[in-house]
Amino acid sequence: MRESSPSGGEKHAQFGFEIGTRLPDRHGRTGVIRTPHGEIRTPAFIPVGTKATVKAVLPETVKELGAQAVLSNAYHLYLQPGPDVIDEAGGLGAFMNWNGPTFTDSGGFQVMSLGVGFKKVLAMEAVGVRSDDVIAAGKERLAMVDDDGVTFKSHLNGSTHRFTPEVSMQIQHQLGADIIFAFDELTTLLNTRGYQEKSVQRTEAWALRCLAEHEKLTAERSHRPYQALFGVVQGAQYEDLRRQACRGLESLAGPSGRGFDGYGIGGALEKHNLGTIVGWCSDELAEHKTRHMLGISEPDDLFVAVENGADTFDCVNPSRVARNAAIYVPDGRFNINTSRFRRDFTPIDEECDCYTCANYTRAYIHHLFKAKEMLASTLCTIHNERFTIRLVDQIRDSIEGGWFDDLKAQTLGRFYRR
RNA sequence: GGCAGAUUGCCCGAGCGGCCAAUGGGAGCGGACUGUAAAUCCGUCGGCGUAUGCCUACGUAGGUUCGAAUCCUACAUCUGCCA
Repeated sequence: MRESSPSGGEKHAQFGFEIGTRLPDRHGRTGVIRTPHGEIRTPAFIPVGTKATVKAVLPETVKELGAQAVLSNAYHLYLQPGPDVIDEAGGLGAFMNWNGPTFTDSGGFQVMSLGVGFKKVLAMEAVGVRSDDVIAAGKERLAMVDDDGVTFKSHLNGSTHRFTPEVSMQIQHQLGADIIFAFDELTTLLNTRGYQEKSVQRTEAWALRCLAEHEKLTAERSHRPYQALFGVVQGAQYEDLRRQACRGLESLAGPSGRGFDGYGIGGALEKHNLGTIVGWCSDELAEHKTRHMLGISEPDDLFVAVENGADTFDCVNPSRVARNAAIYVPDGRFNINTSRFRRDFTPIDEECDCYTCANYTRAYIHHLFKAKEMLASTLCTIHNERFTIRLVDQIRDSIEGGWFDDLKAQTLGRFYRR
């Protein structure tokens, strides 16, 4: 994995995307993303390692799970340990002992979750989660957005910081992930149409600044492997805004004329809109550029996103939920900490090929949760991540093999049957 | 043997005349979690086919009072200190 040090102008050769098999009559496709640290066969699920670790599991384990890349977070690593430390370590991958491809998110999500946690709560209510519960948690507003950037307080110690598109690029260049995201503003379902319009414009303006800063940094740091920059599509649930956001990003070429290397699709959306929204984006975005759908992992969402043109996904859900005893199996989801598993000496999932299912019983894992043993988190994270990665791998195979629709009907019919 | 203090729901532990079926924790039981402020959060938590209702409950048995987990007496058990 040793890279040569090509001059700035040739560096993009280190990144590319090739389309493989297409899904008939739809945007879905298989492909290969080439990065300086290896290839990613798509569709692919990318586990999240926010703070340079996929919580509870070793990097070697993440590899064994079939993960082709991991995604970390610029906001968290900026606060701790600081991008300079990671730069000095030789970049994110070297720092965390992950020798495959890496992504970093820009910190845009945190602008929303720290800044308008309250509105997020209301948005959750719109989706059926009771707001009282979360409001009671008493989240404070820690971030304020303006046209130039965002000022926020560290959730760790309250110190004040400021992110602008340029700062986010600088941090992400120091972190050194293979794929980095433009700094965007993520709205919620509760924002007004007017605010969404303004936000899309703001995100586009920021995207242009990201592109310029990125190209500057790429030239300055020519000794480093090439980092691909993905623009992020916002626009919430509105078709015109989504399409406009896509066209806007497509039109941005930056000083070199190269434009973005790929795209992220993010923002506020409801489950039932997901496929439609990804479809709009795929209509508008250049076909030969890869599309990453941010923050999904539920089986139905994965099928719908792939079928509508998304190539990669990341999500905290499989690991977060695993730490709280929720388990994914082909027949649905369940909490293994409930008493009915106390004497269940079968594996979590007979059909799963993961280390946990090969070696442990439900009763044992149930016991680990009851005893608050950290091995519980490890074993369940292994299983849930493997479940999700394997599902997306199967989706990829099914596109290549021409049986995507069968797999979808069969998998979802079984998972959501009740 | 004497003196002092304790005894509360599965456990720990508040309450010290009415607003007490009894604050808090924990355990138990159930649920949630989608670009991670998350090994977190929420609900429930004596019984009664669910009620502005009844029953059983604050060591045991009596008593005072309109009214007691809260006051008095005896007993039981435990803990200190003195012999």
